[in-house]
Amino acid sequence: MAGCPAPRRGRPRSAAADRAILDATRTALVEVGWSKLTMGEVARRAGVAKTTLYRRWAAKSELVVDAVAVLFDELELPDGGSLRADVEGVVLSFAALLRRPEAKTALMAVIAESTTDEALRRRIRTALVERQKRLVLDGRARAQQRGELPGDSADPAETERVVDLIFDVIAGAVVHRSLVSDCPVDGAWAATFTTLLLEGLGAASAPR
Amino acid sequence: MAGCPAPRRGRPRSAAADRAILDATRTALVEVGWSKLTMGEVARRAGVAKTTLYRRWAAKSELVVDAVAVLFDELELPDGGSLRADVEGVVLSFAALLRRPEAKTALMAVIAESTTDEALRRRIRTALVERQKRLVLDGRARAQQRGELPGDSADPAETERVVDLIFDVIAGAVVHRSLVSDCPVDGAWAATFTTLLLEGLGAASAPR
DNA sequence: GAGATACGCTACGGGGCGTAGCGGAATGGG
DNA sequence: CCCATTCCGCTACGCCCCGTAGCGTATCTC
Repeated sequence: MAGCPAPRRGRPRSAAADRAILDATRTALVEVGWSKLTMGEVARRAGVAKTTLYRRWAAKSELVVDAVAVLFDELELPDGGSLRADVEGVVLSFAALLRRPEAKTALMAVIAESTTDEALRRRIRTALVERQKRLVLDGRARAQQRGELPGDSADPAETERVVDLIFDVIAGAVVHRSLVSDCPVDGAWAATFTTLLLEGLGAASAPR
Repeated sequence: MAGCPAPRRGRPRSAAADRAILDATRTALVEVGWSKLTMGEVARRAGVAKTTLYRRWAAKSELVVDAVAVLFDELELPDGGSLRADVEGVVLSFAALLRRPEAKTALMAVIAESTTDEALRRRIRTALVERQKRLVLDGRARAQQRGELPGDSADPAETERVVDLIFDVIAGAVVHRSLVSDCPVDGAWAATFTTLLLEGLGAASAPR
């Protein structure tokens, strides 16, 4: 990912092979799942030699992280005009992403693998977590401009804690609902969840 | 799990072997992680034949679900005297469970596998999700008795939606914070999270 | 050109998978 | 008591995947 801009001597690596491998990884992941995904099969589908894969990625999990990171970059946060609309929007678009088989399979698999792999944990943080916090920061800044949220605290660490909390609550709830509880994230759920997030449990528990 | 109480004819299965296998699965999971966990290694550690494993579990993922389900049953919800204390309590005890290597590795791995395995998805729902909703139901009932939350809606489906939402938000946020963001769930985080859950984003964003 | 690096291909030892077949052990029914 | 039934541990097997090494070739920089 962090490409070395200094062109080393010798034949450069094929960018076409990179794309073919990552594409093949995603499609293979959909068809056979994580545990039956093999490096040899990815190479066959991509039309490259197995050794070409191992020159770039040492393990299946690292390959899969890169293959799905680009999917998460497609997430956008169009201005919905209100904090409520922005939250519902990001919930629904994140849920749509998690409906793609390659995204959900890959995300959970690499997280599982990362629990016993420190290097993979770092790779996930930089390639996925830190990159997507931009969504929270954007929505928060807009809400502050509209006067829907108080301005930044004098303590920047305090601000970061709140941003991290919001990110974990939104992403965690959507993932848990979609993949663990195995229930649909639809407009009704997004609306109730947003009420809970903005106004608290009492409001969300009210009959109407 | 759903043992057939009618004793079939012939030699019964060894309960000791069952326990030895599940214990060996957990300890092996801690040491080698999910992807390198092999049926043969589990059998060797448990002191049973590999064929004995395959008579009980057709796949590694099903074995692991049963091996960790018992860990989740240990979760308790002692009465903290207030809704806030109860929420903080369940957050911290769930986080403590997820600090156990075998619990977090197993949970994420079986969820990943379940995205391409319908039968496993059902097994997770019955063995983990539905069983642990008791914690939300208990805390909610207590809060209603104390007058901290409105009583049940006339519509039972509405009540179920709210309970499911709370469960996904709490469990999802703790899992995401612990395993994806890879940050500690300590008392301070639990307190801020609980404020967000009970009073909404405005209160949690306030400088003090 | 010369050196360096990437490529595709082939081959290999190692190891896990899941199954089959064996003799023996533990149970319940006639 | 004897027999059918089922489980057990053990061994062996074919299959597939792993990750690496070696080769000749292609493509870049100096």
